[in-house]
Amino acid sequence: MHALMKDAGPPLTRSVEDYLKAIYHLSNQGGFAATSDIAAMLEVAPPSVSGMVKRLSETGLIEHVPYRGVQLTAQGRRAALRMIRRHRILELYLTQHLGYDWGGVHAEAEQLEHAVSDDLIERMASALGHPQYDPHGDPIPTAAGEIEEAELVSLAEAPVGLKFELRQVGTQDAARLHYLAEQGLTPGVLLMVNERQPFNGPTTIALVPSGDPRVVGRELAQLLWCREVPVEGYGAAAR
Amino acid sequence: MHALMKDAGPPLTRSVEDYLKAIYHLSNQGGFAATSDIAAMLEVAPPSVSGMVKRLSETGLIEHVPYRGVQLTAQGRRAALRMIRRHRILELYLTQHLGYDWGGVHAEAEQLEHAVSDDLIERMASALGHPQYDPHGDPIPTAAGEIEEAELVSLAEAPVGLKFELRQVGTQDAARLHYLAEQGLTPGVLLMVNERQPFNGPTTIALVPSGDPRVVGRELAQLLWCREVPVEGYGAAAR
DNA sequence: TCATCAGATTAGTATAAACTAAACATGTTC
DNA sequence: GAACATGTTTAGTTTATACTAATCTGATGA
Repeated sequence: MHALMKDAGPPLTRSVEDYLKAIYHLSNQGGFAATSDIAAMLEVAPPSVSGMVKRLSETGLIEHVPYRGVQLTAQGRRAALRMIRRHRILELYLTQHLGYDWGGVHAEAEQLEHAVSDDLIERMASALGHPQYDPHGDPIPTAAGEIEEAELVSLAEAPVGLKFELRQVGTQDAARLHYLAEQGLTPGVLLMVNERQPFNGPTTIALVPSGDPRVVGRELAQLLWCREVPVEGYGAAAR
Repeated sequence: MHALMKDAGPPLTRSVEDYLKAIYHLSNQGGFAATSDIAAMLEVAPPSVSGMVKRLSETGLIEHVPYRGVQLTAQGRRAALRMIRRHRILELYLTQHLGYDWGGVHAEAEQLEHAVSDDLIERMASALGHPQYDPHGDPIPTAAGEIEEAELVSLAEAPVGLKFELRQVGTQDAARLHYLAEQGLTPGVLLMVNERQPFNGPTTIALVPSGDPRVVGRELAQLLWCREVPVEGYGAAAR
């Protein structure tokens, strides 16, 4: 419950932590994260990113190929996963113990993730029963820095006739999150894919077990990442 | 249940919040806070304080009399009390809901007080049943910025048999201050009043938790301003 | 092949906050 | 009342992080 993550060097600043997290998210499938994408995600100007990238690669947290992009080193990835663990545990704790709703947690966790101690995070994890998934269904990295990489299909491509569990929602946009929550489309929900109209048309699904139908347009369907579950199998919504 | 505290202007930085809190504590009895005391409390060099003082008085948060010290304006006091409310609610929440002990809470709250939203603080206050006192027995300011001013009693009048925290020493005289420090009678210390001899005689006390006895003559006892604390209380932690 | 353009980088500036070294006030001591 | 000690302020520098404006690169299309 402690000391599993070894760091040398000075503690990272708030900005550095944000950059590493952004780079992690942007280079998720092993590729490079582009300067302009980092700038957009952090809402700063591209030259600010160039400057930070220079310092981070001097520190050994990222590798930079000029005009190509950046990648995390092992050390940078470790630091990024630590922040993601903090963020997700905070979101879960605020949701479960302090009555936050789905839309509001993100901003609060975004601030707190830089301020809480490792000790506090582990206390929260304990109070939550050492959870594996956050309220959005995203996996929580372990204190040792491991994360479950799930293979997920977006609802826009999920084959008709199969049963899925909704695992992740690929946006932080409050309006979309609220709408999806209203529709009952929150992580953990089970659904059958009943029909998909051609030419990028909407997907028609039925919630399980209620059978309530929903029609989801392509834009939203692409945000809903699902995992197939065996049809007779009982839906294991670990939470 | 919110929006009771109206602010204009840009949000305060972390440092500014720390300075205001320090000035509040140092000028508690309505006087001035000295540059060097602020520097000592925040562990920065005196010139850093001079620089910050200049900016804060330009912003209207404090008033500065050169070579004398600073005082909070109404606006500065409001901001300081907001931080103190946050700090004390956090300490109480961490203690009651996450198993923190006395030693650990302060540092954690010191970080978090700058990062939590007003919303989160009010949720914690709610979860705690809108408490009036923090784990040290200090009063928690209301969201509207009111605080119960603990009335201090001089040790010369403190009732025998009760427990007190030494809060202020009412002299600048170096010889007296030095003697008191030698005796371990510095602000923050806890003590039991054991006996008082008649005809303006000395007061006999015991330091808590060591139990070391001290006999304090009337002249000095009149300089030692104390606040009563509940007897079952925990150990001492100065703030 | 080369002109063009989007995106990336460099150059130079600003702000918050700290520091050290040096100059300046105030109050105490002889 | 002059000299000194103590504490305060000014001056000048540093670091982190952002910005705008200007320049450079690499890929694309005529």
